[in-house]
Order: sequence, then C-alpha cells, then structure tokens
Amino acid sequence: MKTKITLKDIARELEVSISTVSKALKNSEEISRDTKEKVQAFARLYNYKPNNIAISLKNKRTKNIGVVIPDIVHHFFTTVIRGIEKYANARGYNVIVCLSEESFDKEVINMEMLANGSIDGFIMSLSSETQQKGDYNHLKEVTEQGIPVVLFDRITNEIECDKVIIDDELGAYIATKKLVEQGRKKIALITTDDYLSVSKSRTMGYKKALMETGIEVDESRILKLPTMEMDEASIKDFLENQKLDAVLCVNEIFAVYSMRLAQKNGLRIPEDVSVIGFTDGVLSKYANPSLTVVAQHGEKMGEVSAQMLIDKVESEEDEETYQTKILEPTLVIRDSIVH
Amino acid sequence: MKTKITLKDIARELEVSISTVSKALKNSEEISRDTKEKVQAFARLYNYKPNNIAISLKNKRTKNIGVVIPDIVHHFFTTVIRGIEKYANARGYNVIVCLSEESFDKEVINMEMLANGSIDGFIMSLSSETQQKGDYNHLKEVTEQGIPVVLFDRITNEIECDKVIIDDELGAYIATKKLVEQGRKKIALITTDDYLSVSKSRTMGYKKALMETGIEVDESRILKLPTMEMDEASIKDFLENQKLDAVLCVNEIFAVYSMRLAQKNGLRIPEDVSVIGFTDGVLSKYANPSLTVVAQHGEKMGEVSAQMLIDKVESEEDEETYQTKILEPTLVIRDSIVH
DNA sequence: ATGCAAAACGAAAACGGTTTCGTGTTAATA
DNA sequence: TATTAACACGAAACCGTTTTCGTTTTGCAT
Repeated sequence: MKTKITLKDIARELEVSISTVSKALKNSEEISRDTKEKVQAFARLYNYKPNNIAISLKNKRTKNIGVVIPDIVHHFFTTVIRGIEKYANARGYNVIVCLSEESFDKEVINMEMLANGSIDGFIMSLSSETQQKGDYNHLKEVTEQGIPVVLFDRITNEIECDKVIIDDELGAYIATKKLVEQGRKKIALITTDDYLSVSKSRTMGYKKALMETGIEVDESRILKLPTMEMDEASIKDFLENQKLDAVLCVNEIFAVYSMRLAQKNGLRIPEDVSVIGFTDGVLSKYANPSLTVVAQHGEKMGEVSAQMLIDKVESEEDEETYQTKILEPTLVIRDSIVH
Repeated sequence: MKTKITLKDIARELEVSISTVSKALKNSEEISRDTKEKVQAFARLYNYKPNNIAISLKNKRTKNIGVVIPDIVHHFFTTVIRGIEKYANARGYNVIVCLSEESFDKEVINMEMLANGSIDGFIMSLSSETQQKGDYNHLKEVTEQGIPVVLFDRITNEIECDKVIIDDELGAYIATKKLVEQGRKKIALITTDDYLSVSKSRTMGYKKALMETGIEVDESRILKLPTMEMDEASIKDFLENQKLDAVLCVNEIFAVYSMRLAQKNGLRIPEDVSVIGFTDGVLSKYANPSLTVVAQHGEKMGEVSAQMLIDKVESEEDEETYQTKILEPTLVIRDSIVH
C-alpha cells in the first residue's frame, strides 16, 4: 500500500524546506530554476497531489456545495441535480447531496451537518413539511452566518436569498388556456394543498385562465391532495363522480393515472378527455397515449442555481443583493390532447 | 453577520486555554465541574459547533463517501443513491455524488478529485466506456492507496474489492422461464453489447432458460444495441421484421416502447405478445398495460453497499478480504404478461 | 576587498481542532 | 512539617497546506 505523499515527505527527501517545496510546485519566482525542476520532477514521479482538506482549512473554502432536496426518486429533482452537478463540476466544485424526504427535522439536521465547514453554500428546495410549518429558522441561521443559499422550485418569501423558479402560474395558465382553446369546458385540476408553493401558483394559473375565458371556476372540479404522494383511491373517487372533458395535473403520475382511469371507463383520450401534466419525464414520453406536459426544465434550473451560488461564493464583496430568476415553462404537446 | 465561534474564541472570553475548552466540551474527567459548566454554557449560548474540516484534517477521516455513477436520471441509480444516502446518513456520513455520464475520462477525473482527502471511500458503478475499454487503472490507484471501494451493479473482476450485484443471470432466467411456461416460444431479447457486465449476464440467463426448456436459441431474435440509450429506429426495425410472441428487455424503456410498437401494429398485450422488462420504476407501474419486470432492488443495493463500505472504513485492521454480495432479483408480475 | 542589491531559501504563523505530557496547586498522609 | 498523590489546567505538537517575513547566499559594481 503506497500511502499518499505530502509536502513534508518531498522536503525531507530533497533536503529543502516545506516552504520551498510548496513554492516550487506553484512555480514561484522566488525559487531557482534548478530547485523547481527537481521538486516538480520528484512530485510528478511520486504523483503528489495536495490534500484537499488541508487546503480547505487554510482557505476556508471547500469547493463543495450542499444540495438539500426532498426526494431524489422524482424525475424533476433528478434533472435539477444533473444540471447542478454538470455546472458545478465544470467550475471545480463537488456536490454533496442530502435528502430531507419531505421531513422538516431531516432538513434541519442535514443543514446543520453541512453548515459546519463542509460546504461553501447551499442549493435547496424546501420539504413539504417545512413549507407547511412555515418555520425557516434553520435557513435564517445559515444565511446569517454568511453562507450563501439558493432556493429553487419550492421557495419561501421569508428568506432573503437568491431564488430560481419556473413561472408555475404561467405554466398552468398556458396549459389551461390550451384546453379551453380546444373547446374543453369542464376542466378538472388535480393538485395538492396550497402550502406547497408550486401548487398554489399552479392553481392560480388555472383559475386565471378559466376566468379570462369566461368559464366559471367550479371548486368541486379541483382536487387537493394532502401531498404529492400518489393516492389512487382519492383520484378515482374524484374523477368517476363527475363528467369532465379535460384534466390538468400538477405532476405526471397523477396525469398518467387519470388517463388510465378514463380509459378503463371507456373514455377515449384525447377524443373524450384531454389530459395535461407537469414535469417532462420519462413517464410522459412513454405513456399511452403520450402525455402533454408543462416542461419545467429542471436541468436548466439546476445550472442557473449552481451558477448563482458559485458566483456569490466566489465574489469578494458581500453584496446584500439577491435576485429571483424566473424560468419560462413550455408546453410539450403530445397525444393526450388533440392536435 | 454573526460569524462562527471557535475554541479559541471561547478560550479568550473565558480566560482559559484552548485545551481546557476542548476537554470541557468533551466532558473530560480532567476538567473541574465548575469549568466544564461554564464552558458548556458559553458554548451552548453562542451555538458552538466544531469545524468539520479541522476535525477531518486531524483524524484523517472526512465522514464523506464518494458515489460515482454513470447517470442519475435513471430510476435504478436513483434508488441506489437513496439507499446509500439513507444508510450513510444514519451512520453520520455525507454523500458526495459525481456523475461520469458514461465517460471514462470523467470517471477518472472525478475519482482523482475526491481521492485527495475529500472522502473516506468510494461506492461506484462503472461507466460503459470504462467497461468497454477495460481500463481500470484509476481504480487500482485508489485501492492501492488504501481507500476502500465498493463496486455495484456494473462491476469488473479485474479489481479486488467489495462488490454488490444482483444475480442478473437469474433475473433474466426466471423472466424467460416464466414466458416459456406460458407457452411462449418466439421470445426476443433486446439488450446491449456484451461489454456491459449486466447485459452479458442477462443474455446468458435468457439463453440458459431457453436451452433448458428445449427451445433453440435464435441469434436473430437478439437485438444488441450499442448503449442503454433509447434507439427507437433500431427497435422498431427489429420488432417489425419478425413474428414474436414475447419480448424480454434489459430496461423498462425498451420494454414500454416495445409494447407501444406492438399495440400500434394491432397486437394485443399480453394476449398476442408478452413483455417483460428490467427495473421496477415508475414507468413500469404506470405504463398501459402495466409492465411485468425483474426488480433490481436498487435501494437495498445502495444500503448494502454503504454498509460494506462504512464497515471497512471504520474497521481498524486492514484485512485484505473482500466479498461479493449477490442480491436476488424478483419478478414483479403485472399486466404485460398473462396471469 | 568591500558594499549592496537581488536572488534563493527557510522559519514560523495560521487555519481549528485533538491529545499527550508537563506543571502548579491543593489536600491528604506520615 | 515534610512528602506525596490527586486534581486542574496549560503548553505544545500535530494534521497538511499557504504565505509572510526574515535570513543567508550569490553576484556584481566599486
């Protein structure tokens, strides 16, 4: 087992001081040609690589960024991570992923674990429990310590920091508008309780589109599930007890399940019922029929978040100016609506 | 901005030495009741938390584990990460995720980045390019430095380390056997080139099951795609040019797409054609009809990998004994086969 | 030979902890 | 009263770097 070599080892072997070795490896002007070549050759030979931890301690910079998200087994979050990872890696950063699993406590614990020097900044999306409680002290503590935070998708106005979201209201709006344009009148919405920031916005977009086109909002056509978790019974109960000609869902699972239910009841999609979901995942693409969705561009969101975070981390002056970037959702038309 | 407090700060305020503070916080017997209470109270008041980096440098233990995988936007890898994350977190470890994106170079770079002190061990699944090249020097270097490695799913025999796989051959075997039992005779296999360790095993299981039941293996019924990437044209070309009564696919996307193709051509599933895939993801569950799959139990695999790694990291003696854990796949029966 | 500036290098502090070992004080014992 | 053990604490080394600030050496002009 050949153990890692350190500056001290090189210094001892070459009978120079540690400082000389350090400088030689950085090609410092202070060191003579001769010595530099000797040191560099030796370092290369023994494959010297500086110890990241020591450098982190010295610089107070870890080149790690902490990502705290509610769940990883969801296409949207997965694509965001990919975006973050790609961008961060290109700038020499590593990504530490922590899952809150929609739990407030885990979110707090994870942040505390990372906030003690392990990372230079956070990128996160709030757990549903956190949004429900409305308790953001763990975020406050972190920002007060000067650790930059970028919130994406599930955000809160209570914390001053950079934010990245898609225009959820607009997404629901264009989807609903599309349905109306195609002559649909009885449009249902399957969403979750309003405490989830995204659900609230989407519900608003849905209502706005209806009102604009002179269709009365019928609250009995809106199903608010307690969480994003699949609840087949509720959806079944909801859909089978009314006559509808279109369904808008806040994720793709709800949408695909709705399609299957309709089909089982002898309804044709999209002839009898149009369906639109959120999240352009693998499910939408390969569902039968393929699902029209509001694409959230998770990878882009991840990139933008990472860029904002790293820019802030590396900026010398600590400007107290924060921005919220709003990405535009787009409608991906597939076979679950007529076209 | 209230900056983090250090031992030195506490020592200065309380007019004691740094050593005393350190010991007091650890409830050392050496320190008097009085002093301990004073120090602990002060620390609590100012919310003192030791700096992880400093501790890492001292202990030469980071409590981070590096996970290097080819892709994150795949249900299987996602569930593995979740398993790793849950288990590792419970034991006080953080997870650094790096994506090789199926590229050999990225895999190497990522490992080098992490191997210089950032992590205590690796959990990884090889990129397809790495398996294709058969170049494992980056893994050798790491293990020679005494950094523990656990390989999962996409492994190699060229490296001595702990490994976790599912019995891919068995998975394909039971799936094929199931199809045969139901009277299917013309069973196609859609897989990838043999350099991918998992594909090779699955092909073997498929052939074994056929031979055991007296069905001749017809190579023209085997489609070997170059990668796991979706290639609709090839699959379409392959499926539409022969009469089949069943299809086995090495992932769920190939399988779902095969179902749609068959349906478009007027074939009923499962009456005319049975389909089985690998990976029990969201796609299988919500496809129409729902897809029978060989479940790979990714989360379990992640847990087991994390446990093996952390056990090795924390074991004092460096035993040079490695084990390979083989998890049993299970067949999840759904509507894409008769039952 | 002398003086001096430039060149080349080393000592030491710093980052924030842990830990070993030494030392001063107090109290108990002879 | 002298001796000693227990107690409470501090100094310093260490982990592996970087960096400032001397100090020594060299070369050159005088």
